[in-house]
Amino acid sequence: MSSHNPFTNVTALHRCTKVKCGFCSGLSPEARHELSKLARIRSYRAGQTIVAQAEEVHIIGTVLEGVVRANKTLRDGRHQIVGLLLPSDVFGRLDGATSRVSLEAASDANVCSFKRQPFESLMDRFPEIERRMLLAVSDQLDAAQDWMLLLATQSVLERVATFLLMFCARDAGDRGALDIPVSRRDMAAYLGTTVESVSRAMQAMKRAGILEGSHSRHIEVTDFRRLASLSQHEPEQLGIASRLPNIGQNLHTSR
Amino acid sequence: MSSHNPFTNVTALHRCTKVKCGFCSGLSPEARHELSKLARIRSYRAGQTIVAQAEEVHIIGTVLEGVVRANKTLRDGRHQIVGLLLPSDVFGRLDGATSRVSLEAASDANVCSFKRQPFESLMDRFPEIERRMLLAVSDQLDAAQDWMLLLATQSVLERVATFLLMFCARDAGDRGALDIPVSRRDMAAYLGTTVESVSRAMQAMKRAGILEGSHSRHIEVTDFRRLASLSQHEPEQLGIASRLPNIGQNLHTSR
DNA sequence: CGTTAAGTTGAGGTGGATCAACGCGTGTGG
DNA sequence: CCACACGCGTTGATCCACCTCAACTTAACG
Repeated sequence: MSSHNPFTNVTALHRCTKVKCGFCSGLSPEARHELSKLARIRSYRAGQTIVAQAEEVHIIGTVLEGVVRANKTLRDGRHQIVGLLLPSDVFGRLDGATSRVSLEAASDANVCSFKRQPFESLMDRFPEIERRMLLAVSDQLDAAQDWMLLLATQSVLERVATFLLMFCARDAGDRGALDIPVSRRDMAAYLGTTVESVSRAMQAMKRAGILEGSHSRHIEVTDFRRLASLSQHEPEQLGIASRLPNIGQNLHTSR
Repeated sequence: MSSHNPFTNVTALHRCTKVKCGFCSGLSPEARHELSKLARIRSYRAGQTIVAQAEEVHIIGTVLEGVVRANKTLRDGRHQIVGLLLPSDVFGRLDGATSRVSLEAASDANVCSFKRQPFESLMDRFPEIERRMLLAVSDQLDAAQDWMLLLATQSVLERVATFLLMFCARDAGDRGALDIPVSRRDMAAYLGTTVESVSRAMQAMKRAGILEGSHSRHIEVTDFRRLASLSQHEPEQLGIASRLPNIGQNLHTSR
């Protein structure tokens, strides 16, 4: 969106004026003001790398628009998406260590970023900023552990259901309309499976009357209950408690 | 160890005088002194629950001796160990939220614990304590993401190799002697597989001349290189960089 | 020495990876 | 404008790593 230089990652570089971004919301005016002096908005096109694995981390940031994937790669090339960062999610390592994931734009994305060192000294001056980081990282740890459970114990069908449920709760439209913000490839990499298996799972859910939709990126959830009962996760445990109250007690299925 | 009351979790309850525990090492004398006033040592027997899943968290703590497992359970009973906490590791949630894992002693264990609220106000007074928590949680996030990669992409043989490698690096004796601190059951639950598969993998490594040892909990690693090359993980990425300095450049294998 | 839990070994079934083919939308260049 | 290539998603057929169930061995303990 808007013109950009194809030879760099960065298509725009200017002050962040957003108040609602991941860090800034809820901070004191002073802290926000100081942060805004450090903030730079950067735009990445789908596929571009924001921070490479094993590279020293020099920025801390938060996603404004789009989806950023946190990817890990094994020596032999096998890889796994260990986190999908959506708007308001934060990323970055705090000590000067090397990044243990590579951060890549899964779609065109805008991020608000801070240079690490000035950011860290700002954390020293404003403990509220450090507290926000601590809570953000704690939430990511929870999410990662939820995902470990999913990867280790659930079938592909259940994993896909859980994935859809997450996004449903986050930003499904009134009539269950849902835009899946990532490709099948990324879905598969996040769910620890293959594109073929994801495809089969989605078709199975359509046949079962849980989903509708012909376009691969856009679906409609027609039977929320059954989707939730397939997932087997406690809704609150998926960070989706905010929407659709009381879908917790509906779901009793034997394996 | 020592007498205990079978009707409570707690077999000993007294001041923590250790300076080398997870939190205390490296802190300023003032912070250490204030912390020690809050600290209580509790002893748990293997199998006892320290914090239950979905229970409100009222303690923050650090492991002094033994192994604590962080367990997650699905509605239908399937479960997964999402973290093994060894001495110096910390646990606990910072805001007053409910715990999303259950913490259980995997062996007889001693932990040093703090009540959450006084601990949090201590964090406010001593930012260095909050910084330690932030780094601790960040490290746990890294570990969880490593494990996601392992669970999603690696074979059982590779997972077992990685598991052994972690403990090798942490506390293997001179001649590769290694005491596995958890049961096969816990190993399997941590590795996202079954006891049978773990057993077969270990026997296969013995047959291949990588391991020796007749007692199930005690083995000797006779071919470190091959174990490391089986693992496929970067040694630094396993939190095992501290020990056994240069085992990094040895491992080049094709899949 | 009986009992029970932990670990190992064997035999069989299966969920999902793999390999391959095909449809579809999009971009590119002649 | 068509021809072609290319990426993406879907579908089908095959195969294998691992789960499951079951039997057996070993260790631990009263």
